[in-house]
Amino acid sequence: MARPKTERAALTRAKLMEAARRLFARDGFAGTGTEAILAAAGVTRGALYHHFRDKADLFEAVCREMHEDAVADIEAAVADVDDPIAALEAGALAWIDAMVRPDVRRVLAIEAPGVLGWARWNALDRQHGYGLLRDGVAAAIAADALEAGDDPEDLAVLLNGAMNAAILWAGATDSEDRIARMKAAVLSLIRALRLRALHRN
Amino acid sequence: MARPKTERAALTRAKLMEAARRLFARDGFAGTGTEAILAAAGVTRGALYHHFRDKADLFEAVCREMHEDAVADIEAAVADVDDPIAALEAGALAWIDAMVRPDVRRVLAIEAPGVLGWARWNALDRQHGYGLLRDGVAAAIAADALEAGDDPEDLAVLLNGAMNAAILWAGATDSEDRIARMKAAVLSLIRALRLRALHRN
DNA sequence: TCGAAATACAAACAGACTGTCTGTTTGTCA
DNA sequence: TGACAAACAGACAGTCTGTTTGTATTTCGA
Repeated sequence: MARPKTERAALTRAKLMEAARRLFARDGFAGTGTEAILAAAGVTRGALYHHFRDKADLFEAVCREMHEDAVADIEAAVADVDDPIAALEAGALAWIDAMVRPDVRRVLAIEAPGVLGWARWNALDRQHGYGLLRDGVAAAIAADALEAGDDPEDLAVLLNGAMNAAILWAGATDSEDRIARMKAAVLSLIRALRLRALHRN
Repeated sequence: MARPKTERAALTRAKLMEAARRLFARDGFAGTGTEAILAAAGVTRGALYHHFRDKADLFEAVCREMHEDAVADIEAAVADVDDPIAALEAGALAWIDAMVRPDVRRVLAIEAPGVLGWARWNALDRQHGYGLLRDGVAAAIAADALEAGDDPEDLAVLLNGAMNAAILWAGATDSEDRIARMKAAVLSLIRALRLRALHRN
């Protein structure tokens, strides 16, 4: 086998990630045995524990991948939007589209906090979706377009939570209508916060 | 032992619940073995599986108990408040106080969705905290004091999510200051929604 | 270029944990 | 008072995770 070692290792790792992503999304963390992942990936236990510290570490890698996918979508959506409020709205809609997908919703929104614990889950979120949201909120506040409390983080936390609930609720049924309604509600929430700032002047 | 049978059974059940509540809150669902619960409760495996279908069923019973405690606190806080907005605000603050407690936060906000699955978790929430919030929002909308979309449920979902994020964030450190700031942020969010409604007239 | 060390896996194994199953005690009620 | 059912006790089996030992391949320094 003249294949470079790193390339083969990367392939094995990718196969494990792909199988894990699919199975965790379908059966959850506790409901997915490592043997099922190994069978789906076509490797053995040795490979799994060579690339990942434990099952939770593999789960975290899947979470990170999902986060990165979502971030890419969101950044694409706000790339050429200048107005900070418009960017916030476009980003929120892109975030909802990315997170409402059944696999992402299940893994990131439902399972991840319990599996990783809040601290690890939050650290991951801050590096991805929440980080974008907080920056977007801070930019809007800096442009005097959004109501500011003592700290933009306080508002970002609330908006993040509201959107998280929105995708959980919207994704409970596969009704496109409910997704649209929750998107409208989120936009309405952002606009309410914006009007407050305008009102103050 | 001349004790009535039902009384003894209720005592056994209560001991299991108390032990489970404490251990689940400290070590999480996966981190708590049934043997640890049995040892702490001073009963054996037979008792556990007589009163509960499985470990998750015991966990759900603990969740229900915590929910009921929170509902009692919230109802006490809004009992003699007439104005719907004031009731919403008082209820929100009481909800935060009840949920930010480390054990409740860990079990209900972090672990429960993953352990019970979203459907069971949501069904439980609807019978307790979320149900109160939705009714409060509906009352405020009916009194023309709050911005209404198509359905009060849409707004209630977002507020519920925002408050959930607030207690997760506020409870991450045991800083009283951060709790106070998140309470203020939640009140500010409610007021923003109220102002929007006033503005419309 | 050759051997040694490291990488990347394979496969067996041990410990832990959950749920079941059988057996026993103890009230209850006809 | 004796049958019956509830309320447990304790052993047991199956499953699952992580470790450990072993092996092939590759890379790299001498």
